[in-house]
Amino acid sequence: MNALINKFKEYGNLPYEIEQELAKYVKSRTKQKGDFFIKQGQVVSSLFVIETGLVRSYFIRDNHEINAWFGFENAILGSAMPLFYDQPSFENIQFLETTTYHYISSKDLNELYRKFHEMSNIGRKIAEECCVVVAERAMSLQTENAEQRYNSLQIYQPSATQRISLGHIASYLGIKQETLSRIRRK
Amino acid sequence: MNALINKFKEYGNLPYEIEQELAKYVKSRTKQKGDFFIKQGQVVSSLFVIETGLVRSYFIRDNHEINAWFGFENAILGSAMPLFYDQPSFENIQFLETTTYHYISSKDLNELYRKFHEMSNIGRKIAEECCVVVAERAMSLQTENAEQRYNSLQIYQPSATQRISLGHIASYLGIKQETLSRIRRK
DNA sequence: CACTAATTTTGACAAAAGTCAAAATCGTTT
DNA sequence: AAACGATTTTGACTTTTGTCAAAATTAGTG
Repeated sequence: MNALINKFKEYGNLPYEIEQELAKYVKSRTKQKGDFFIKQGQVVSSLFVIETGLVRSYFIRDNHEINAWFGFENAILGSAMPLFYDQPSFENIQFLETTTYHYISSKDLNELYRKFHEMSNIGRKIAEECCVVVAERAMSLQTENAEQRYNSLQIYQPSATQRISLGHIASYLGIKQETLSRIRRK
Repeated sequence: MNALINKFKEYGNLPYEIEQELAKYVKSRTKQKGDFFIKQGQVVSSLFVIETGLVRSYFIRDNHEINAWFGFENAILGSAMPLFYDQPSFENIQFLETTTYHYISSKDLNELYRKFHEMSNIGRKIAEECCVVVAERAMSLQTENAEQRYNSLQIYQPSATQRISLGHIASYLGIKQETLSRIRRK
């Protein structure tokens, strides 16, 4: 079964009829390391689920790339939330490994939200969960020092430190790569 | 009209019949400075809108109070998101000024989400907007230094620096109050 | 295997933010 | 106006993190 549809089912009841309807709009792709899911300035937003692979979201600030989040297998991820804004994306989403994923455009998704009450409920729960995840990240950045944030990352996303380069992780933690290198040395 | 219902209407179409139904569950209160909307450990979550007044959300870490956010007039605010979790709150929500607000319990709200497709859509949009707001806060904490964060606060919540004590603002910015005092001196 | 490019580490130093204690200021209440 | 408590500011010093340049390591490619 499709990983995106499975993911949706985790959030609420999805009658077979609606699942079939959803399936019509879900597309799948495999992309190579370095390819982009979305580039800054584009006006396509989507929800996607990774089957295998790894992705990062980053934005540019003062001519530097800043990593906003990493996406692993089975995570439900979005570009340019809230999906209905339809404004040019300020973020870039790039694959760090060869990645197979399933996605649905926000246009189609909003259509399904409009048509099916169950879909709207699922969309709400996904967004509510997103709030919690992002709020925890903000809390970590607000209250923890560099070393504590790195330790938290190792606990909550242990594969991150294996699969992602030191520079990318440092950027995500809001520190310089030299600092992260020194934290690791300990 | 009720500030909470008005707020809901900003997010989507709300037929009169459903508005009437919603109105049955919305309660209003006025509380004094220092009172609590919710205390850590309680299992009541709600959505609320402030008519007049000011509120802060904080949690405890290493025996210190850490401010997570401030709520001003007309903002839509939630305790213990996602509302349906029904787990004990880890946050405290306390009024910093005499505050009049309107609220609905997550129990009642979820009932309305279940009953009315329009309500579910509005709830989803509220949660999606929440994601964006929290993500911007995380970005600020990740990329800006103390002085830049303080300047951002002055731009996006100008009344905060007027109405909230230095110690509370420092905690929200993730710095010590001595540091904020020195930033202000400049 | 050798060469190149990218990534990581190291060192010396600078800047930012924290710590602790004390003094100054502000707001309220008598 | 005096006195009290809470809040804010200041000073001296420490710790954390950043900066810059160079060296070391690793990964990929012919």
